Amino acid sequence: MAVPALPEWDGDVAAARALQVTLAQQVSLQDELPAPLRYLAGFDVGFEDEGATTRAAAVVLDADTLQPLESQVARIPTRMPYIPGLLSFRELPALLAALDRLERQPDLVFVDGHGIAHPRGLGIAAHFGVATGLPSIGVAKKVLAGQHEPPGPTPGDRSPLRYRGRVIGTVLRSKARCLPLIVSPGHKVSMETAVAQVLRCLRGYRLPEPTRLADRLASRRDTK
DNA sequence: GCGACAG
DNA sequence: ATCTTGTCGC
Repeated sequence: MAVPALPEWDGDVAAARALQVTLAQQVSLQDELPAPLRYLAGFDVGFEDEGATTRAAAVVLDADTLQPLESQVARIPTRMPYIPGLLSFRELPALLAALDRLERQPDLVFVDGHGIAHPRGLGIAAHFGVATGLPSIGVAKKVLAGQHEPPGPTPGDRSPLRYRGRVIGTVLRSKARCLPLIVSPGHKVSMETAVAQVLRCLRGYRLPEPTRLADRLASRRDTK
């Protein structure tokens, strides 16, 4: 039987970039978090079938104990290739599918990737926030845009990430002798709150619990 | 024109 | 991201 043609990406890089500029204007860097934070969530993506399938993982944790309460995995056919700067167009659909499967709606979301620390201010965490209206924070392992001085060696030490004269992120040492993380606001969160929340979620590992747990679910070669 | 470039 | 075992260092 014929395989139904999958809706694919039109390859219009310029149009995608233009859309990012528009969406970036909708990003809010003002704190708009719910009164008592109850549920935190971590999101990450992995691939199967040599990249043909995109697998997104979502984990909801108790905001106070950081204990995982629920987790979901969503799989969808991969639509477009990885293009630096356009990551969200490739991975966001899967992340939204995983979000739909959650029973509890998170109060604050942590996404593996950048928030506003992006050439056009719309990394995947920011795009996720604007698309869902949920407060979000980006936690990346490498710099995409901007420059910075190396942060001190002690956990908690930080250094501003600057791009075109603006501070777009915070290079944070989350664990001794480990490469620092790049933290940036996604949506409805300030730079200060983004860093404070990541610090509050550290439990001895380089990655904060929400992202660490989602990471584990998204890239396990044996998730069935 | 040359290099950089999240996951 | 992904292909992959052992190995160096704290």
